Amino acid sequence: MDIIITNRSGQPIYEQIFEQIAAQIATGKLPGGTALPPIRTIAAELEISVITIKKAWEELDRAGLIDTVTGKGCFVADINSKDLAKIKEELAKKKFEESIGFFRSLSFSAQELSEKILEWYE
Amino acid sequence: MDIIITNRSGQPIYEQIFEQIAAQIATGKLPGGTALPPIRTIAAELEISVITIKKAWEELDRAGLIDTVTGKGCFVADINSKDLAKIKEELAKKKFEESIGFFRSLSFSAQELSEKILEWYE
Amino acid sequence: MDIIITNRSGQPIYEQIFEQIAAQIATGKLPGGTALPPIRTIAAELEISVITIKKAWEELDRAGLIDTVTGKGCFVADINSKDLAKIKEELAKKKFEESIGFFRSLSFSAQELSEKILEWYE
Amino acid sequence: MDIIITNRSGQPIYEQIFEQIAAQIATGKLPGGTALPPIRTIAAELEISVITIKKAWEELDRAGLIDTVTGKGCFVADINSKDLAKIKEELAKKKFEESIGFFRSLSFSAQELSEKILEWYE
DNA sequence: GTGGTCTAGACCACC
DNA sequence: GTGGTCTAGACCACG
Repeated sequence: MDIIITNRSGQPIYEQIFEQIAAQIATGKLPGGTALPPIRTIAAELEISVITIKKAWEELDRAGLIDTVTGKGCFVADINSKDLAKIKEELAKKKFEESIGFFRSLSFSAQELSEKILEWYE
Repeated sequence: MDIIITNRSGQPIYEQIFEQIAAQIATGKLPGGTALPPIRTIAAELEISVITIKKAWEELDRAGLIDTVTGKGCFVADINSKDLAKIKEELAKKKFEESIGFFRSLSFSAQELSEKILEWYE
Repeated sequence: MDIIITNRSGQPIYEQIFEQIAAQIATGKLPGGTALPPIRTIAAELEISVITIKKAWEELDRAGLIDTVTGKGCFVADINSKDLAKIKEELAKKKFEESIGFFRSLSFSAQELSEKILEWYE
Repeated sequence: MDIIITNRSGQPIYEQIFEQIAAQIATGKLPGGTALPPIRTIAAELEISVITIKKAWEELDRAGLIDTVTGKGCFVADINSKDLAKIKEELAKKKFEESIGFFRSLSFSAQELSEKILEWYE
């Protein structure tokens, strides 16, 4: 399942899981239709509570990235590659918007910020 | 004092205050030496707890942006304009790094991300 | 058999099947006496568990819409067209009553709700 | 707080709570800015788990009906009366759409359904 | 076997 | 004091 949890970041565990699975789906690493392991299995593997996984799964479901079927399990949603690209962009945009206000109040121009990020990201 | 607090974002109030004051100092809007109003005054104006302001002030102090003089109040630190530019960049970089992991896991290239941000920021 | 199952709705599979077959009977699409295919056949076609079909069949039986003949299979009940109309109405009414409490607590008047539904349904 | 919980309906408790509070906000019974009692207090009063209330509150927050401020409490969102009417309609529409598929498969015409509902609702 | 809901109780960050 | 997160464990409905 390729999930790595860190306790240092201060970021809630369920959010870390959401982001990692969302990224794997959005980049096509987890193709549509894939059955995810039972939440209890994952919880045991990661040594965390079932509820924490569940919360992450709920967000994935709400985002339309997985389908939850009671009694059967959870499956990666079938999304065509065009929509997948859109979702990837949406996820990134949403994340970026968490910081956008601060950048604006620091009076960054779009050009300036874009260049700085090119530099920082590498 | 030009501080706007919102309850919608989920961001802690002290952090909202920190970011706004930090930005005003980093962009030169609040020049070095400026005396900040007493925390009680601000607390009353914004209708929030004194503790909250204090926490924001502590962070500003720790970041070297203000100097706290016991018994006299708090003053914007004297920083030459070159260092000010550096501080502005540091603040932005630190903020950006909160999201960097997610962008990487979404497999954005530096170029791609930079372009998208140019678009989103406008 | 004209059954379409979706994993998106969150509605139990057996309920989806019940509603679709019930509707086909109530509207006359499946006339009285029609033999329903063996549950194993349907289960295979829809790629779901036999138990699930069985549960749907039980509910149809309980609603008086089909007759189960041990060893022979299941048959659409013989209902005259007047009773059929009544059943159709009963099914709809029962479904509507699941939401009625919420509409009332939202203070909808009968007239208002009726008009809105005319609009939403189209 | 005017919340009534029933264990008969099969509807999850958190959903019952959500609908009741949402209705009170949408109809103006709980005006914007109202501070809701602490979730632990409500939980104690209703003799249910804090988490159950929390889940309801999360949905209210997501629906934009309340603002949650960590450390301060939860407040009814400030919504002008025009938007309030829109929200009321949206909530009802969403609820109605849970049944719409079944009505369609029963071949109800819009006119017919609308009339029946007028009758059933009274 | 699966997920869905609920409980009781803990610890933390924020105000 | 508030809400936010997480735990461990129970019971139920669905397949």
